Amino acid sequence: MVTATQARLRNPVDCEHCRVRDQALFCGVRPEQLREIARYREQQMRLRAHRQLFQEKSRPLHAYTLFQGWVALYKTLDNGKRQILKIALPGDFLGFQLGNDGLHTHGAETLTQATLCAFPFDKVLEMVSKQPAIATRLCEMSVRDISMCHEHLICATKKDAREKIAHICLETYYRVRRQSPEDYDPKRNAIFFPLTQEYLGDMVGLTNVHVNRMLKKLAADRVLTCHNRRLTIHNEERLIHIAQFDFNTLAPISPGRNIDARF
Amino acid sequence: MVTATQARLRNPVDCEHCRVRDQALFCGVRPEQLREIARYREQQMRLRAHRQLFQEKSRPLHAYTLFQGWVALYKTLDNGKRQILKIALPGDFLGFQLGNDGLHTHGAETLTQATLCAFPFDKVLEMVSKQPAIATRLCEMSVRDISMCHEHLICATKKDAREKIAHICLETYYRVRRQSPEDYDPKRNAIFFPLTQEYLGDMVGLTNVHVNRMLKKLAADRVLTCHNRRLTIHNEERLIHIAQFDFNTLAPISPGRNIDARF
DNA sequence: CGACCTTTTGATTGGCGTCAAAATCTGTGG
DNA sequence: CCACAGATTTTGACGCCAATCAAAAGGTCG
Repeated sequence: MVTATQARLRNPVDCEHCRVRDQALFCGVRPEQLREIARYREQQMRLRAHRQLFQEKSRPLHAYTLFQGWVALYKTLDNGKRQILKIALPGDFLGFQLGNDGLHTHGAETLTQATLCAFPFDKVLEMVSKQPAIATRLCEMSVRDISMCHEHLICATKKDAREKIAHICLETYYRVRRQSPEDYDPKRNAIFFPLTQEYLGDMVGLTNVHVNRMLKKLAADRVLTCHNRRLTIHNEERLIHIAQFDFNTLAPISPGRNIDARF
Repeated sequence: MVTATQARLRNPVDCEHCRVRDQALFCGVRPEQLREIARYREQQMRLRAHRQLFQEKSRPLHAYTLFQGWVALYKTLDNGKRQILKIALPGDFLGFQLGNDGLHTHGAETLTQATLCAFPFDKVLEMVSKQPAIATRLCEMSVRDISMCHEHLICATKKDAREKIAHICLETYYRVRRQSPEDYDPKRNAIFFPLTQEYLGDMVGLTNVHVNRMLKKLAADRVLTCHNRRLTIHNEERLIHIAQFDFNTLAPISPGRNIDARF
């Protein structure tokens, strides 16, 4: 179990040069403010796959901007079942959400090797209260998270197994295209996809067994295939239809840029 | 169908005298700023029960602070099914969440008579960008909403029907105690409860028929009764256990006040 | 190569949805 | 105050989707 503080330190890099800044917390912040933010930043860190970034109910030492890699946010129940709350991709801001006890409401584990920028928690609060642009941006990102969570709630309660699988595959596909271009292969309509069937099940409330059956069915129908940590979309229109996908509530969009709502 | 603009106007009241300010957007904002906020406020309005405050996919003219009454936020699917995203109670801020198309992602309808304060949407944006305290507060409220939504997601996917009903009844009970004291009867451990079994089903993904069966079972077990727009908790400890309730992710807490996490 | 994780397939079970109908509650107007 | 329509609650019978249990096959990594 490797925690944030045990992760090896790296040379800090300027946030303004971060390639994910368009979707990140500090996008839209002016250069002179960025310099000030840089002073808040403590360290850039790198974690291997399948490590804990922070534990459920642990005291929040840092909040993080994810630069590269996949991170799963999850919560475990008393009965041992686990719910994936969000798959964090490059540009996402992690660990800011606390419960009434001041501890993390959920845990975070890396699904791949990941690079993050850590901010001491109290400095994040300071940053937010002193820099309106950051508060506004964080607000925007939170509102987007709510939309995505609402969509997951609908997915979980109002759709059958096949539609659920279709939905999360398609959503993840679009999010990766926007937030992690290096994981996207435009020629094949494919993305790198490190989620096991067990994880997929924990995202939408199905057993790994039933996830497998649905993936088989979608493959048999020539809609998508999911093999070897690779998700390939064969019939996007059909998939959109099956998933009843709503493009208006997709992942965060960088403000000021007018982007096709689908990407 | 009565919309915001058709609602009859009332004499504005000062937000700083609003009795729900402890949980509301403007709590923690200093008096001189409140005066400025008051200038942004357009109107106080009152709606009867079962009216649309705003429609799904409509253009957002206002955002609202709910002063009094219950409002359901919902989203309808292509197949006609409906998901309740949140039951808004006094102090909640509504209508701020937009999709990529700039339109409301969900609809809002009153469950009871309701009193609201309407802010022109563009002025809300102005307010947020100019007043760091408000941006921070909105951020805080959004993060709380995410927590609650996460909890609903867990409830929907990882709990059986009885646990689901137990969960939403208990959560609503606590939220009403904090946000709408006049709907709370401490002597009987009871609250005013305008939700029909159909609404309960739409909140957690059950049919009204099955909701009814579970309510019957919980009543037979002497845990709670739900009759005549009144929810009574008979065995709180047992209910907490059944629902596997997590007090850390409960409704917004007013900052600066140190409150028992349970209320 | 061997241990472990992940995927795959089949048989069986059960919880919740669906359909239907009766009972009860609520509000409205005569 | 009563009559009536519509909404909501209640109960029963039946069917199906997904969970559960079990086991084999394939992949991955030390």
